[in-house]
Amino acid sequence: MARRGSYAKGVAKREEILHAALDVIARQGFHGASVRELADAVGLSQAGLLHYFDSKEELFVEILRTRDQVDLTAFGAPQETSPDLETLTAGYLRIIRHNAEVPGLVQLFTQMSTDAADPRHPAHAYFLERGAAFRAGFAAAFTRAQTAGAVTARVPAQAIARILQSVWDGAQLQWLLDPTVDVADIVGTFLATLVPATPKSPRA
Amino acid sequence: MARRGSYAKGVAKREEILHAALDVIARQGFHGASVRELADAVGLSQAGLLHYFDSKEELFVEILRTRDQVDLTAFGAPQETSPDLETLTAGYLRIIRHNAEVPGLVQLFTQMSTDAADPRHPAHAYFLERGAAFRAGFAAAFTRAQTAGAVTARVPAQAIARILQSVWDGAQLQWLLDPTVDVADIVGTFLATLVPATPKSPRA
DNA sequence: GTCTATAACGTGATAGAC
DNA sequence: GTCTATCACGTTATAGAC
Repeated sequence: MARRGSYAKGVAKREEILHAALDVIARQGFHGASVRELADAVGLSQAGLLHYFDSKEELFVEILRTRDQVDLTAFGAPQETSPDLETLTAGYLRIIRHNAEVPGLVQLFTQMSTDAADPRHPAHAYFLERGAAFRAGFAAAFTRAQTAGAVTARVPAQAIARILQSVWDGAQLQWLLDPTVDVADIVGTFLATLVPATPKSPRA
Repeated sequence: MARRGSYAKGVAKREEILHAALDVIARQGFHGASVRELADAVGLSQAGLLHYFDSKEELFVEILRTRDQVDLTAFGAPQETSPDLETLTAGYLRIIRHNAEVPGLVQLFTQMSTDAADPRHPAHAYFLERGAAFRAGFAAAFTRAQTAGAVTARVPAQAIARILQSVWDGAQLQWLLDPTVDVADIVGTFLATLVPATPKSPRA
C-alpha cells in the first residue's frame, strides 16, 4: 500500500511519540525540557527519539501542532461552517479552561513563542500562521456580530481580533507567574466589555 | 566617608556596568545572551563581570530593574501625586513607543518573564511586583475615570487594569514575532474601546 | 529501528595569580 | 578589582554496532 514498506509504520510511530510527549508534558510539566528528558519519559533513548525528527526544535513544534489539533477537535468549535461569535468564544473558552489543567503545555507554548521571534527559528512560521488563523476566524465572527449590534462597531473587527489575541497571550503569561490568575475570566471580561451599552432591542 | 573604602566605588561600578549592559542590549539586541557575551560587550572578562553579581540571573534582573528606572524617569508620568488616566496612559504610550526602538530589551524582558514562572527563579518576585504596581496605578486612574464617566463602569477598574496589562504583554509578544505589529496602536485602540458610547455631557 | 558511546561545543561558576 | 585558566556539567547531534 505505502510506497515503502516501513514508511507507514514510521509515520504511525511518529504520531504515537507526539501524543505520548504531549501527555507527558501535560502531566509532568515542562522545565525547559531537554530531548533526553523527553526521550526517557517516552521510553526511548535520546538518539532513538531524534531518529524521527530532524532536530530538537522541529520536535517541539510538532508537539505544539499536535496539541492544537487535539484541542480543536476536543474542545473547539466545528470548523466546517464559519461559526458565530458565541459558538467560537464558547469553544475557545473551553480550551482556555482546559489549559489551566496542563501548565506544562502552556509553558512550552510560551517559551517557544519567545524563542521563535528569530525568523530562522523552526517555529517562527508556525506561530505566525496560528495567530493569523485565530484572528481571521474571530474577525469574521466579530464583523457579523457588529452588524447585528452585539459588538461595538467603534473599532474594526480586525483590530478587536488582534486585541483579543493579545489579551489571551498576555493573561496566560500572568497566569504562569501567578497561578491564581484566571485566564478565562480575564478573556471573558474583555469580551463583555465589547457589548455596546445600548443594545438594538432595549429592555429598560 | 563610606563605611569601607572600596564599597562606594563598587556600587558605582555596578551601576555603570548595568547602564552599559542596557545600552549594549538596546543597540545590539539580545539573542539568549550569555554572561560571556555581555562581559565582552561591556569590556570585562566573564569572571570580572560576575564579580559584581551573584549569578547570571541576578545580573539580568538588575538590568531589567535599571531599565524600568531609566524609562520611568525618562518617559513616565510624574510619580509624586497619583496621576489622572490621560497623564498615565500618555506616559506609558511613550514607553511603549520607545520599546519599538530597543527590541533586544523587549526580548530580554519577555524571555525572562517566561523563565521566571518558576517561583525559585530570581526574577519571579520582580515580575510579580512590577505587575502589581502597574495594575495598582491604573486601577486608581480607572476608578477616577469611571466616576467621571470617561471609562465604562460596567467592569471593575481592577479588572480593566489586568486586561490592559494583558493587552500590552500580549501585543509585545506578537510584535516580537512580527515587527510590523504596532504595540502602541493596539494598546491605544483597546483604551479607546473603554470610552462609553454616551458620555455624561452629550453633544449630539 | 533502536541502541550505546562519544564527539564537539557552550555554559555558569570558581580558584588563584597579580 | 580584575584577570587567566580551568572545572564540571549539560546540551544536541552523530557514528556505528546490532
